[in-house]
Amino acid sequence: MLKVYNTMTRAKEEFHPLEAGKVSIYCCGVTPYNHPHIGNARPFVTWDVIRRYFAKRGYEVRYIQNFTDVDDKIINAANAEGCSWSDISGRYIESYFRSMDALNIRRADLYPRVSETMEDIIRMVETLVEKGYAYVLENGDVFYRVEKFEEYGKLSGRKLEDMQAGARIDVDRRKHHPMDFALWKAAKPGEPSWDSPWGKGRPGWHIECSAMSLKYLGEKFDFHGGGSDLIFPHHENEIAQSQACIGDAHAFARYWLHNGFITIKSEKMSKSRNNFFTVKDILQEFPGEVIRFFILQTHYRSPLDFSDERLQEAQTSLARLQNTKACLEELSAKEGTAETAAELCGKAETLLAEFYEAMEDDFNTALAISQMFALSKEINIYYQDVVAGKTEPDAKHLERVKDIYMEMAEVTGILEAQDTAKEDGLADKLMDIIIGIRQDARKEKNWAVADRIRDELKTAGIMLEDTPQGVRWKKA
RNA sequence: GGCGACAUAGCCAAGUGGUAAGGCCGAGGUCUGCAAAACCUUUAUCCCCAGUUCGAUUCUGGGUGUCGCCUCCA
Repeated sequence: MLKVYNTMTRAKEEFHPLEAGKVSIYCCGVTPYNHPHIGNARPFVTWDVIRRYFAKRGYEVRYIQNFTDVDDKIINAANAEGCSWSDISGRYIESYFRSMDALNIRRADLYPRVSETMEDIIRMVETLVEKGYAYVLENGDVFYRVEKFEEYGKLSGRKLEDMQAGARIDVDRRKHHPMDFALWKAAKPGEPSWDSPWGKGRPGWHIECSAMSLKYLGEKFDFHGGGSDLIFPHHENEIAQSQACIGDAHAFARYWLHNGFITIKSEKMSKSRNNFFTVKDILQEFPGEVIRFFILQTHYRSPLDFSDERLQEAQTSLARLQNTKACLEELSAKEGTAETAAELCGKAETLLAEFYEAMEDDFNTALAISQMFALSKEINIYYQDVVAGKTEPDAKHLERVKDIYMEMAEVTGILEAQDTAKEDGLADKLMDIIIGIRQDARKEKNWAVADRIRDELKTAGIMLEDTPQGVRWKKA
């Protein structure tokens, strides 16, 4: 029985899907105004494993993740560069996908964008105004009236009175309550805007996620997730908006899961603190798989301190699991009908059960991975015996052992990229050598050699191009 | 100020009311032409104090420390 820690109740709860055999997930995505840093990546790695777990357990998974592509920071970046907001969001959405692909994160079923959900957002704001949960100011700003929503604060566990006491001094005087928040912002000069019943403007931050999750997952769905910095105000406000709009205090997400932060020297990594490392940059030094493994070695709710040493360590650890995978592949090539691996197979079955037990305890990937190490050791021992000729191979049982090991790898997503990464890494190195030799030849105007290298690579299926930026190559 | 989380070996990190998984590093060993990998052996009384209990690292209270949210933030 799967148990998950629900931020709403502050307790581990048994998970019962809304609809048998199906699970629906909404995970807050990014605001694409910069390359994603590793802290941004944590929730996506976490949810990727969660959905892999559900898929492996036979659930039909629907996973939605948004892009907040209309936002102050994007507009500022566009103004600074003298381009349009969509140039900025387009560029960083592409960068986002490149980074996430490198981390072996499966694509969501849908990536709705604010700019493409405008009608639904406006309709939702209208409903909130009609129901008295929002008020319109003269200039066309629309605010949510937090006092009207009695349960405001139920997710983050704070009272409106406490928040009022702690509110900052420079509160917008036009608001009825300091905690009232913008649903719609009237257009300012030089900003992108959309037509609405309140004039030209754009949505506030929180309303988009309410509109998109309701549009694509319905009035009730299973999971809503994101970093724990989203609990307040973002998710609190989403609840206020959605439940008020639907008119049902039990509508919207049923389980709220929040991941801990990635820290640098124990302090939260964030763009505003300027202490972040982008996935893109880390990939220069470490394969995506190592980054992924590094993240999954710690339970998703715990803080996770980032450093080069930690990553180095993760790489060494992961190499152990990779080595076992290679051993399994070598063993697979051997034929044999002796029943020598029956015991190993039995252990593997037990470890697989324990692996899932760990996953079912609020997705304890740290513990689940330790079962992989346990299995890895058993396999290594058997492998040595076979290689040393002490044991006859046992193809039948080994097939099952390999399946079990790779099933664990599939759920955690950590050994899947190995082959291509290894090949590409080797190819990269070889190509660097070959290109280096060819460049030397070109310097000496030894065109015969240079052309021969290019032609023979072409025959081998590799296209080589000389560009002003340097030499480029790709597989044909 | 309000609310909350965490504190386990040299480092990282699971976990349980009945004396602590796993990984990295270190030491010794097996194997090996060398090296690497792998395997074996070895490394902790769980921040402090008080309480509950036959028994607490695990529960309760207090303290100390670190961090987070309350403003954009994964």
